[in-house]
Order: sequence, then structure tokens, then C-alpha cells
Amino acid sequence: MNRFDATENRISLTHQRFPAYPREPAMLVRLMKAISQHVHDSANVLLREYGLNHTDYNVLMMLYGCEQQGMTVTQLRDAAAEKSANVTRVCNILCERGWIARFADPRDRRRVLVSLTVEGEKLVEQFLPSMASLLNQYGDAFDAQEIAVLETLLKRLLGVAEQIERNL
Amino acid sequence: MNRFDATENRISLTHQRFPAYPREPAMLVRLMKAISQHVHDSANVLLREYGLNHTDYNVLMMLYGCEQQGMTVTQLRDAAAEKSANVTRVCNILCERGWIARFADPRDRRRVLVSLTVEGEKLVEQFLPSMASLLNQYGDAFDAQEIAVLETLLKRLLGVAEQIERNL
DNA sequence: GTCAAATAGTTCATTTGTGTACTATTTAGT
DNA sequence: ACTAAATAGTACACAAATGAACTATTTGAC
Repeated sequence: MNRFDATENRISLTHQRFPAYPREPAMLVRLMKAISQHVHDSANVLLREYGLNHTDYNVLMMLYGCEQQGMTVTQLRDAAAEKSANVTRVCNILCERGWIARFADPRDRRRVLVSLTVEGEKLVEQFLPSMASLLNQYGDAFDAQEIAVLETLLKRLLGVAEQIERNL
Repeated sequence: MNRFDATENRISLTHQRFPAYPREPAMLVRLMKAISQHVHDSANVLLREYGLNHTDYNVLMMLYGCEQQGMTVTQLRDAAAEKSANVTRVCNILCERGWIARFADPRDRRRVLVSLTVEGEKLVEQFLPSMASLLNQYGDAFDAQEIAVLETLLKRLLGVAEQIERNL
């Protein structure tokens, strides 16, 4: 009996009491929130020794994976699934510590380009082994086809969720 | 070109630079975080008119779906994917507003049983139509078999994520 | 060209969430 | 029975995240 079964029962019961409340989407949403929370917490434990948390990590990793002239705050916001005010806050911290640098974008002076410093790259490569190992543990639970299916379905769901939010 | 494609490219590039960093699990984790965030934000918009947010909603819905003598703080913590300190805080607010009540559990006096008041049930039934409609929109993107597959795989992933976190 | 509307980012007040320490109670080994 | 360890929940100081207001810049309609 999984820890989630009790939640599943409560959702089913709610569906019985209020039939318009749909069991399956409610399950999916709860499952994803729970998984994300566990991933977040586990990452936080690993990253703490570097003075980082999962949000900092998300930002740093996107910068590590871009290697061009950097990313804008808006791109970081979308990539890290954070609000721009929070990206600003996180970048302030990472800047103070010398791991990222900010430049005005000459093509559009409203924009701020953010990129990893050499120190920042070193930092990423320090914590990457343990974070990669963590990620691999999640992957080990699935075969290649299962992962592919999950990825396809989640991408579709993301598109839908974005659309729904836009339409409020 | 989805908004997520840029993220996918960055993950692929990171995998090239650092092969132990696994593309697929990284994708899954980012996807779920992004989806959860959009769901969270959309729910917040709908719930604001009731003076609630998504976390309050999660707690209230679990109580609505339990109908026995209530749930303990620990059960709520697990069901809502929150820390117990946060459940205490949220319950304080919901209590002040008269939507839930707390009782000492006579079987184990460390435990606190939380349950919906009549007012709380009325509140839930007020916002349920619009929240059910939101959830249904997510469900409409999939057929029955796709949902079943997603649910199965996500349940497995949740189990794994819980296990990994336990083993730190 | 001009100007209203849109976009990018930051600031700030507030809300939300967390780690840690603590109290109370129960459990379990002896 | 006695006591050490485990468990449930809360308090509190602090950290993280958000909404809304604001500045600066660009876009686009005319």
C-alpha cells in the first residue's frame, strides 16, 4: 500500500460526492506535485553543501547548457519555471558570489544577458556528478520506451497547461 | 516550436558537455516542474476570489474527500505534499476563518485531527465547479488509455522519488 | 516622426514555505 | 515498570517566492 493510495481514495470519494470533479486529472496533478516536491527536496539536500538550492541549480544548469552569449531573464524565467521577480533575486545572489555575470544586451537595451563566469562553470562541474547520479536514479525506474511515452505525454500536457493559463 | 524546445536543447547540450548528465530524466523533471507551476498559477487565479490559494485548496479538498472523523496533520502533509510546519500554518488560517476545526485524537494524544466544518463544506462546493472545470481541461487533452499510462508511470516515479529521498 | 501600447527587468511589501529546535506523547526493549 | 528512542505537532526565525507598481526601452499603428 503506497503512501499515495490514501490520496487516491479521497479523490475517488470526492468524485462520487461531486461528479463533475474528475478523478484522473486530479490524480495526475497531485502526482506531479508530489514528485516535483520530492525531487526538489532531494536536490536541496545534495546542493546544500555548495550553498545552493534547487532553484539556483535550475538557473545555473540552463546557463551551462547555453554556451552562446548568455540568456535573458525572460528566457531564464521560462526555463526555470519561476517568476521574473524571483529570477532577479536568484541572479542577484549568484552574481554576488561571482558565479554569473550580467550584461546589457546591445540589440535591445531593455534586456539583460546573464551568463556563467569561469567560476560558475567550475562550480557546476563540481556538483554535476552528484546531481547527475540523482537524475539517473529516476531514469533507472523506466525502460527507454516508457521514458519516451512519458516525455511525449508530458510535453503535450505542458502545452495544454500553458494554453489554459493564457486563457485564464 | 514550443516554448520548451529551447530548454530541451540546453539539456541536450549539457549532456554533450557532461555525458553522465542524463538527458531524459532531466527532461522529465523539468517538464513536471513546469506543468505543476502552471497548474499552481492557474488554480491561484481561480481561487483568489475565495481568498484561497492552491495550497489551501489542496488541504481543503483532501478533507472534503475523507468524510470520516478527519485527517491528522501528518496525513495532510503527505496528501498535500507540504512540510508539516506549513500545514500547521495553513490550518491556522483555515481555522481562524472557520472552515476547518481541530480536535485532539483520543486514540493518540500527540495527534491532531483536522476536519471540515459545515462552513468549509459550503466553501468547497462553491469553488468546486470552477476547479473541476479547470481539471477537466487538462484531462481533455488525453484519451482514456493515455491517462491510464501516465498515471501508472507517474505512480511508479513517485514511489522511486520517495525511495531515493529516504536513502538521501 | 509621434505617441500609445507592449515588453523587459527591477523594486518592494507581503505572502508562502522551510529548517531547526522544542514539547508532549507513545512505543519498544529490557 | 522504566527508560531510551521514535513520533506528532507547533513555534519561530529565516529563506524563498509572489503580485503589483514602477522605469526604461522598443514596437507598431497612424
